[in-house]
Amino acid sequence: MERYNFKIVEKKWQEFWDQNQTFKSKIKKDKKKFYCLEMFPYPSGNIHMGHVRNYTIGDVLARYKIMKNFNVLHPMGWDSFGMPAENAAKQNNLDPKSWTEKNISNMKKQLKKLGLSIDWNKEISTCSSDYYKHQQKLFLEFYDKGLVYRKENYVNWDPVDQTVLANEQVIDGKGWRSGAQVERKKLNQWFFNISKFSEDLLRSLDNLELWPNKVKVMQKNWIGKSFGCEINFKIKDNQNINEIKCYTTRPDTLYGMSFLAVSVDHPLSKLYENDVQFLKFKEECSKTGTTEEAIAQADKLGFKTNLNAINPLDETSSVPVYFANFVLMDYGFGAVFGCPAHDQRDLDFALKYNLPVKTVVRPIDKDVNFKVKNKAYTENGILINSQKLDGLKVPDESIPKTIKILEENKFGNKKINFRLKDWGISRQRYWGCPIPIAYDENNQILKIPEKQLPVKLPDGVDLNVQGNPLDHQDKWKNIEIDGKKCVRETDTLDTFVDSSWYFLRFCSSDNSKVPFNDEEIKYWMPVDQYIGGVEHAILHLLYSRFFIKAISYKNNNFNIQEPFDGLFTQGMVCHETYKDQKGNWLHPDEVTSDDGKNYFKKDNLNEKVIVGPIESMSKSKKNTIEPAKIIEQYGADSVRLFILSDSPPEKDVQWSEEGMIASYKFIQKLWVLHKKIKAILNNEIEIKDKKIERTEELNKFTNQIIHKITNNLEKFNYNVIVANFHEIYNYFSKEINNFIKKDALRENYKNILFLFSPIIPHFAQECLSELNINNKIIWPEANKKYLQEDMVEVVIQINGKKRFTIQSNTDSTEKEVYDKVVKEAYFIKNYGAMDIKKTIFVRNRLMNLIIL
RNA sequence: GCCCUCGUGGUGAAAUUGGUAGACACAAAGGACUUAAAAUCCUUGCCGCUUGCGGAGUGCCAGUUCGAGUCUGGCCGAGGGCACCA
Repeated sequence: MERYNFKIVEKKWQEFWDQNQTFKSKIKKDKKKFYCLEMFPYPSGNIHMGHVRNYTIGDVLARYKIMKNFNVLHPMGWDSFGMPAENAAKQNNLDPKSWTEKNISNMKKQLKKLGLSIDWNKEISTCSSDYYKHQQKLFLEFYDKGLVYRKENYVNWDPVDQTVLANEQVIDGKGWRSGAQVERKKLNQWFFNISKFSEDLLRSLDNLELWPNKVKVMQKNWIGKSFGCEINFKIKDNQNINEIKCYTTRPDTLYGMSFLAVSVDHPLSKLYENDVQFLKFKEECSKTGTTEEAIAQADKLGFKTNLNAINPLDETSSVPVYFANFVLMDYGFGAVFGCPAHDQRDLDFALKYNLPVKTVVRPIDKDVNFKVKNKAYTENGILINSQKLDGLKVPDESIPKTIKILEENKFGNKKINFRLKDWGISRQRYWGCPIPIAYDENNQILKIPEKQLPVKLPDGVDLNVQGNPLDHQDKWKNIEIDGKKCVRETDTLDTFVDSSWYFLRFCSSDNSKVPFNDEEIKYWMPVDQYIGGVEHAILHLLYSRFFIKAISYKNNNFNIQEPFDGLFTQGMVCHETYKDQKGNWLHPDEVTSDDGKNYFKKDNLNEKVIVGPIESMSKSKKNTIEPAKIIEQYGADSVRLFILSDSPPEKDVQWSEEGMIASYKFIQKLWVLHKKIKAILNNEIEIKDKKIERTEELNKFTNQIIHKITNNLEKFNYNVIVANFHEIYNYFSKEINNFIKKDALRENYKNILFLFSPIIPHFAQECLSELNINNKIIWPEANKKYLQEDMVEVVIQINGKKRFTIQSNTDSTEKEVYDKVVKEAYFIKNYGAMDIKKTIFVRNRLMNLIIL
């Protein structure tokens, strides 16, 4: 028998879909729409297994929805601006544009081989001026609405390369290329006013019912809404400074205050800018790192000033003022009061500098002599040692009451604070979207006028220069606006800006005049299902949400609340790691094993290979498998089947060669089965040992499996669907000789092939065409008649333990089951003489008999 | 340090959401076919005794319940997030 030749079949159907424009999308008002979107890839050169997984998951869904008669939009594009292109270009002395374009064409070819149901007419690339010209318009629109501004901000500055570094480019405080000690430097940067929408972004998370809770929690924490108050602390006897403003969520612990701490970047630091000791301290602080984790773990350091702050609730007492490394300037007011007994950081600090620890909250079950020693008490309780506040319940009574007192005495105000900071969008790099701004001779900001748009990136730029290459493009930089000499902004936009609205662009990708057309947006948006890696849980998703809010702001034509109705975050693809005896990473192709336990180097069979942990595939660990090769070897359907089979899509999956081969073999087995069914249907073979007519059972099996697979599709249980496919194979190959009525076999098998279609589309389509079933493939609906069995197995428990099962008519009553049970030989033998105290009956499921 | 998630056979995992734990596969062992191998198919799967049956059993310890992988509390372990890499 001929083997299944995936190479011919897959090519054939891919060409067929292409030529027939099978997946071309257009607005059809009479049909329900479904916008299925996977996160678009960065064109790094080749697709990797993560892409295969991501796009297979999306494709299964898109194909299913097409079969369910939805009007599906399933587009693809390229997130093609960014640092890797610039780095690759620098290293190999070529230009980012051609590097990127070459990668795109290569990856597009590879993606097409997966047989995805993508409408390639919608393809976009963010580095094309056809795309970013619209982005510049959006930027100016935001600017007009007051959502864009410029301010000074700290950056990681590499003094040797004269360039700004991303956090990941800073390794142990040094630049990744130059190795120079990185400095903190203040630079004028552009910002999107995302914090204006903090409340909105937080509140509308609650409406995103089809988002994983994990992602919503991360976003909630990121936005970080806190309820507290601002407090003005008077400074004792000082002519330079009268007061310091602090933000706190725990004003009720004021009586426990023993110091006041401010950030080294606080305006107060101006008073100490000539103090050598202070400058040394500031230098020390800059080494701590600014992440929350670093601050929480770091040693608490302080620099004592000669200032003293007065406690507003008790003006007879005052506490010393410190500069401290754990206070950040960009949160609150860059100043906090320290209450060591009830905040761990403050306690660490107080113990180090011998400051008093005054307990002001006691647990409910402890008395007023409760004292905090080495562990701060941050739970609920009762206020103590707080004069008139004593006895208040913490926090429900204590906080509002304290705020009220502070407000009445004009020492402070209730205040809601957000952790969310504005989004810095300036990047001092070449390969990004130019910011459509210029500065006149007085350094005044000018928008690039409409007729001078778009601002295109200059070609042929020398990247091997210090700092931002665009700074060196004098011809490009110096322009005239309305006859005035101006200089262009040379910063380009963060690539997160590019990906914050591409899903809108897909709706109108052929419209060169506007970024998107209201009518098309109205029809297609929001994205019904967005699929991608959980690594984008915060930034990309939050920024995209912000864009929707910002576009809607002061715009009545745009009425969308959220960009992504449903979100699915898939897990990573992992593989074992290998190292040689010297500790160098080895690629799976470089190692071999006979028993799957002991591995050796292929080029030196005497050298044992050290098998490391299973980790997500990465180039640096060399544990990658090239999808292009694997598809060439086993075919797209096999790869799609495997990548879905082993783990639920939201969890990490381990790549295994055995698993891949098993999927390949399974498709071959399905083909053998298919050939047999085809021969039966065409009367080409005579069934020898006809046994029992099983048509009703076949109908029942098919309809039940339709029901199961449909449910599993709806719930993203794609790994279970693969198991269901195996059930189908096992059932058919066992019973095939008993299906005597050919019409019924044909009808059931047709439906089975439809079920295969979203996951192994080439195979399914080939089989259908072999049976001359060329009409539209539609998702089969299970006939309810077959979903219920006539007989069910009922579990009989004695004292909660399973003892035996009985067959019973579906929906039998408790009495019917009971009567059957007491007639069972097993029951009579073992329990017949005992008293039944109680029976618990669950219809069609079990009966539990309680015997004492 | 703070927040979140997850712990089921040798392995990846199922389990109608409180009702037969281990579907479906991978690996392994034994067997069948074969001169032999490959391929294919069948059986086994933790502990006891002879088929059959019984027992333990979903990280650990308690609890709720007729009944817990599923719910509650505590502990142990693993992973992820905590500001400009996409």
